[in-house]
Amino acid sequence: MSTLRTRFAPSPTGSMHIGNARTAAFAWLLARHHGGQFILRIEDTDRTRYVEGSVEEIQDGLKWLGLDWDEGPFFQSQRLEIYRELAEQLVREGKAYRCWCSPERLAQMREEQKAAGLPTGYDRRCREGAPGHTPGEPHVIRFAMPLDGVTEFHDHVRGTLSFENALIDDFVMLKADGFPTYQFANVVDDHLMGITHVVRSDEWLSSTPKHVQLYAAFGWEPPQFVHPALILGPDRSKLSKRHGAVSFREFTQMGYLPDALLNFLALLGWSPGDNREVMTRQELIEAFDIPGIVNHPAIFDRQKLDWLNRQHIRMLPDGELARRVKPLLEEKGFGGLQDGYLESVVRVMKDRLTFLHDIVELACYFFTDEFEYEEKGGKWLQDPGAAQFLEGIADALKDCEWSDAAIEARVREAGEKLGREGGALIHPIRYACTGKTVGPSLFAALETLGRDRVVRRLRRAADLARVQ
RNA sequence: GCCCCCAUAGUGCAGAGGCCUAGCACACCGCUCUUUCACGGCGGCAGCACGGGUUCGAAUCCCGUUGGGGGUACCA
Repeated sequence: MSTLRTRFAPSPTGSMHIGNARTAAFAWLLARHHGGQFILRIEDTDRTRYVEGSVEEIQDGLKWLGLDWDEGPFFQSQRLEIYRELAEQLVREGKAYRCWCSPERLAQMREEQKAAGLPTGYDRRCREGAPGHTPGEPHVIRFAMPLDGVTEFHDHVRGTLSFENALIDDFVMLKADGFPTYQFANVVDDHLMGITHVVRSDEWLSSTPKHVQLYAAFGWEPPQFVHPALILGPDRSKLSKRHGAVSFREFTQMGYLPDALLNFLALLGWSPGDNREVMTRQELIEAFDIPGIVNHPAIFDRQKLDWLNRQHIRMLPDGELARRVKPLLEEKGFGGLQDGYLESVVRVMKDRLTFLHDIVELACYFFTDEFEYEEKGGKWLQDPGAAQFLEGIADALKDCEWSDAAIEARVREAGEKLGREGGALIHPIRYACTGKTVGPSLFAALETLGRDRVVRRLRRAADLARVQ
C-alpha cells in the first residue's frame, strides 16, 4: 500500500484566509494520522494577482500553527515548461485545441447566453480549427471536453456525483501568457507529485469533473477527492473581509494559542464521533480521519474559539505558561521578572485568562507598584476608618508567616480587633494592594505579591485614605 | 438564467430505521461554592425546515417544496 500524500496549495494572492488555514489543517491532520506526507505547493499562476510577501505569510502561518510540510514549497511559476509540454501533447492527440477568440468576443458571447437563458460556456468556435490563425499568434489552449455522456466521480464527503459533459466548458488549460490555469496546473502537479488525497474546500466541487476528464485524457489515475464544506460568516455567506477578522495572521496576533486554534479549526466541519471537543494536537492526529468530516457548511463562532483558548491555556503547565507570557509583559515594560515569581503569578491567574495578554490588564499589579486605582473601588478608601484599618493590617502582616493560610488567619484576627469582617475586611485590602475590586483569592494574591509589597501598599493606601 | 452541493436548538457537533421522551459543547438564564470577579458543581431555555411517500416503525431511506451556499473567467 502506498503512503498517503496530501498537499496544501494556496495561491499567493493576499493574506492567508482562516478558511485556507482550516483546509491546510485538514490536509495535514489527514497525512499525519496515516503516517503519510504533507506537501506545500504555491499556485502562483496568476501574475496579475500576485501579492508580494504572501508566500512568506503562508509559510509563517503554517509554521505558527505547527503544520510542518515534508516537501516544498514548490512554485508553479517555475514549472511552466512542464505544463506547456503536457498541453502540447494533448493538442497533438486531439484532446485539446488552440483558441484565438478574443476576451471581448468571449464576454459578449456570455452576455448573449445569459440573456437567452442558456447555460454559459465557450461556444467551441475554434474546436474544429480556426482558419486564418497560426500558432505564432497569441492564443490559449483549451481542453476538448466530451460532448455527451456524464462524468462521474466519488468524493469522500459527498458520495458519488455526476455531471453532464455537455454542460462543462472547454476550459482554458494554458493562457495566452504561457501560464497554466488552476484547472490544469493543479491536476498536472497533483499527479506528478504523487498526491493521493486532494483535500480542498467545497468551492472546487463543480470543477472536479474537468479535473477528472483531464486525468482520463492523460491516462492517469485520479486521486481521492475530499471536499469539506465551506466556512461561512454569521450571515451565512462565504466568510470574507466584511465579516471582520478573517485573515489568519489576525488570529495569530490576537493571542490565540496555536494548539487552541488548530483544535478549533479541526472542529469546524469535523468531529471525532464521540463528544470530545478539547483536544491536544496529538489527540487530534490520532482521531482525525475522513469519515468524521461533515458535509454541511459551518459558521465561524468566535465565542467557541475563545472558550477553547481558555481551555488550552489551563492545560499549559505553569512554567510553560510563564515562559509564553513573559515576552508579552516585557513588551509592556514589565521586564526583569524572576521566573519563579512569574510562575506563581501565572498560577493564581491561570483560570481567568482568555488570552495570554489578558495578564497584562488583569494582573499588572503583580509587576509594578505604579498601577492605577480603579475609580469603582474608591469608596473603600473614603470610608472614615479606612486609613487606620489599613495601617492596622499592615502592622499585623509585617511579621506574619508568609503562606496564604497564615495570612488569612492573621488578617481575620486583626480584622476582628479592628471591628471588621467579610467584605468590609477583604475589599479594602484588595483595593489597597491591587487597585482592583475583583481578582483572585485575596490571600493567595497577597502571598504571591510578597510581604514587602503588601505592607508598602497598605501604608501607601492608608496615606491616600487620609487625604480623601 | 444554468449546473452542483447542503439542511438536527442562536452557534458547533453526536445520531448511519427501533437503544431518541433527540445527546454533548459554546452562548444565554437560574441556583450553588465564595471576600470579589472568574473557575468549578447543579439545573434551565432552545432543535430534527415543510409536504408527501416507503416501512409494523423515519431525525435517519425516496420524491417534491422552501431556504441557504458554491460554481458558472485567459481568478484561484
